[in-house]
Amino acid sequence: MDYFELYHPGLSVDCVIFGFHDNELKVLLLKMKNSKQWAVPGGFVKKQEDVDDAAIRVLKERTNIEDIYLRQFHLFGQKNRSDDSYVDSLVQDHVIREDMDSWFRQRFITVGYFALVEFSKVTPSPDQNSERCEWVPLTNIPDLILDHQEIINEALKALRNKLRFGPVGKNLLPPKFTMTELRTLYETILGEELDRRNFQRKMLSFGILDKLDETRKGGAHKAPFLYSFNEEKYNQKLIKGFDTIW
Amino acid sequence: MDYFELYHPGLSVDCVIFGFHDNELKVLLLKMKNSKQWAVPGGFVKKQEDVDDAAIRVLKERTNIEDIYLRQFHLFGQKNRSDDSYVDSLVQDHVIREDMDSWFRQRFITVGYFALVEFSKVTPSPDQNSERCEWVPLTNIPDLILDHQEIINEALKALRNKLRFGPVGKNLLPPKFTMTELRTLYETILGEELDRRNFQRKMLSFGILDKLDETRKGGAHKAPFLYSFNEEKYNQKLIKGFDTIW
DNA sequence: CATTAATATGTCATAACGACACAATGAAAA
DNA sequence: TTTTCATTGTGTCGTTATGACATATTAATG
Repeated sequence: MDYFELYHPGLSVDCVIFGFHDNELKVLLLKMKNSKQWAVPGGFVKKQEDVDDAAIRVLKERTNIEDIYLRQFHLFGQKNRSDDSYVDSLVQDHVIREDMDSWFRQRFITVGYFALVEFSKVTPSPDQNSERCEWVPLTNIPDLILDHQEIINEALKALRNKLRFGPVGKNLLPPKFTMTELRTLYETILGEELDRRNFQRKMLSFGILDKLDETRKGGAHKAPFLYSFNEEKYNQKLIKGFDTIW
Repeated sequence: MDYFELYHPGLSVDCVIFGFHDNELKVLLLKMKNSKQWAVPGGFVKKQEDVDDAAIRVLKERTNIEDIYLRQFHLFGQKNRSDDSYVDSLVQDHVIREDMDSWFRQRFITVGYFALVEFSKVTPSPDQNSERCEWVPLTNIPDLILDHQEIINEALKALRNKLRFGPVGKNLLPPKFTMTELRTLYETILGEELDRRNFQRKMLSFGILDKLDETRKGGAHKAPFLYSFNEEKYNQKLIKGFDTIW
């Protein structure tokens, strides 16, 4: 396999994959072979492949799911994103073959994507250069390679921005969920508490939720009603967004 | 000059430069040599240059101003953005030298930036491949090369999005301006009319304007007061943004 | 069956919003 | 000089949205 033949030079994609589980926002990370460092799932872009499609491919390979919410959020193009010492260690640790040395020593720019996935649907699988693929809580991110911490930070900013623009949740929650679960998702993404009662009033006013007749039994207390997103109205709000300031 | 030596392969930047004049939103465009088509100002990225710096450089070269508002808004990475027939015509029209043929026939991805500039400060100058550099009203965009129309469309979306997030205007208006001029700027960007009185109330409530003691005389009617942006408070709002929904 | 802890719903004072009325002003016309 | 007129400056008013908080309801527990 000749990287130079196959891939667009000096270009990669990285996918910050968000999931929501145990009331925590998590990202899918790769544990690098023979290293203590972790990485955001990424890959190269084939010469005859849309950049977006490369991101979709990476996502599919790491999670085994398709058709999920995926958006480009930033291009990371600093000249010193990588340096030779990083590639030195990759070669030393036998993470990459020596004949691929010159490919990895290129200057790379990378396109950041963030994905919102339903936690339970994901089957994590590592890639060539990693030994494990795991969900990691955002509150507990380990040491990451290169500028991957910054990539995650920017992805979170983009996600927060998306939250203020339109609805979020259909891609992160199971089909049926309680109002508390939805609110906790928002609280987790925003990093702040929201008033339970006012949240419900406002969320319902958007008209994107269907209140189901079921309740979630089995909890220790009063059984909360279940809700689901109204596909049609949810998608309308996705496009039009919430109240514009102007 | 050897492009392959100098520049990062398969990568360009394009800058959608917005200006506001005669109550119209305009973009700075280049008229291609020996062609009826126009283009958004762009350039390549030097091998040892941040992508952002390449955009700054392009901007400086076309407008002769620096330190202006410039933000990356999207990477255009479709595999068929360009095609051979386009390069054929470039060579035929002697826009590019024949020995540079192979450089231009690469697959290119391009990073879109949008800039907000004060119209009167700009001194437009064409580049190697163009014969003119002019302001063109957004309402009257001519035939553009490649996907440049889409690039402008996306830039406008990004600008509109910026408008709902925080203050806009310091970079597009002269230091002193009337409330009507500011409102017209907003109306032009949004493409809709805004109530004169409610706009003023809301804009003042942000606390980013200083009302000056001067009025703009010389108009045909009552002389309107002049305002300027309060640098400190404007910048605060730029970072924090306006009212969040949540 | 009472207790408990969480859910469901409502209230209330205040702020924000959209629509609109009317007075003030300064250049231009009479 | 006086009147006209378009535009600016400011205010009002009814409605809706918001934040803070009170109270009733309910499923599981002991």
